[in-house]
Amino acid sequence: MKDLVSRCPIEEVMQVLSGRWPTLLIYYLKEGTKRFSDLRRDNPTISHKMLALELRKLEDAGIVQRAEFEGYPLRVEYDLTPSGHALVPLIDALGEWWAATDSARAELADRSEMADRHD
Amino acid sequence: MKDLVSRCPIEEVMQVLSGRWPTLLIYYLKEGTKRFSDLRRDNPTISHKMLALELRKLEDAGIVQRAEFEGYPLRVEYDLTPSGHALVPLIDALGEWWAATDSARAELADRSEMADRHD
DNA sequence: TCGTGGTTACCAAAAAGTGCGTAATTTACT
DNA sequence: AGTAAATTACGCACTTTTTGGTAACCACGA
Repeated sequence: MKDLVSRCPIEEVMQVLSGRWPTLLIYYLKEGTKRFSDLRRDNPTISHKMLALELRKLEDAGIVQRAEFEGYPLRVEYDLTPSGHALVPLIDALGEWWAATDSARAELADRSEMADRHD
Repeated sequence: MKDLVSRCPIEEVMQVLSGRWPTLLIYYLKEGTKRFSDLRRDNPTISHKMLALELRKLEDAGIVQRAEFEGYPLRVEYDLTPSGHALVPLIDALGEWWAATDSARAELADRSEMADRHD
C-alpha cells in the first residue's frame, strides 16, 4: 500500500473501493472461497494483471484473505475476511440507494432531453 | 453521462462515487449551500477543471443541484438534492467501517513487517 | 505442452493539471 | 472622465501523469 495516510477515513475507504473491480470482486467472493482462476471466470473482462493487483489491494486493506497451498500447480484460495463480510451490507445499501433514486434520475434525463430538443 | 448502463446498480454507484473527489464534495456540500469558489477554498488541491467536471457528474447522478443566478459576475450555487442527503449516512457508514477495522489492518501490517525483517 | 498464480517490461489510452479566453459590471487609479 | 483591473464560473487546448492492457517469463508436475 502506498500512502494511505489521509485525515479522513472516508477518503481512505474510497481509495480502496474506487474503480470497477473492488466491489465486483467482493461480490463474487461473498459466494464463498474462490481461486484466482475462478475469479477470472466470474469476470472475464478483468485482465490477469489487474486481478492480481486488485486482490493485493483488498488483502492489504484487510478485506480479503489469501491462503496458499503447497504443491504444483500452486493453489491459492481467496476469501473475505470477517471485516470483508461486514462491508458487504454497506455496499449493498449503496446499490439500493442507487436503485431507489432511479426515478429521480429519470426525471432529470427527461428534462434535459426536452431542453435539448429545439425543432 | 456516458454509458451508465450496467446490469448491476452497485457498479453504477461506484462509477459515480469512485475517485478522490465525489465523497469529499458531498461532504462539504452537506454543510449547506456552496458556490464554486467556496468548494475550491474547501479543497484547495482540486483543479477548477476537475471541480467543474465532478460537479457535473454529481448533478447528472441526481446528487447535486445547481442553481444559476443572473448578473455579473455570474453566481452559481450548489446544494445536495434530497437523494444526495440520503446518501450521506451510507458514506458515513463506510467511513465508520474503515475506522472500526483499523486494528485488523494494524495487525496485518505488524505481521508483514515481521516477515520483511531478515536480520 | 498445458495449467497455476504471479511478476515484469512495454505501450496505448484515459485521467488530470495548466494556462488562456469570456461575459458584463463594479471598483480603483490617474 | 477615461481607462484599467478584478470578479465568477466555467470551456478549450495542450501537456503531463496515471492506469490498464498485452504479452512474455517463471516455477514445477502430469
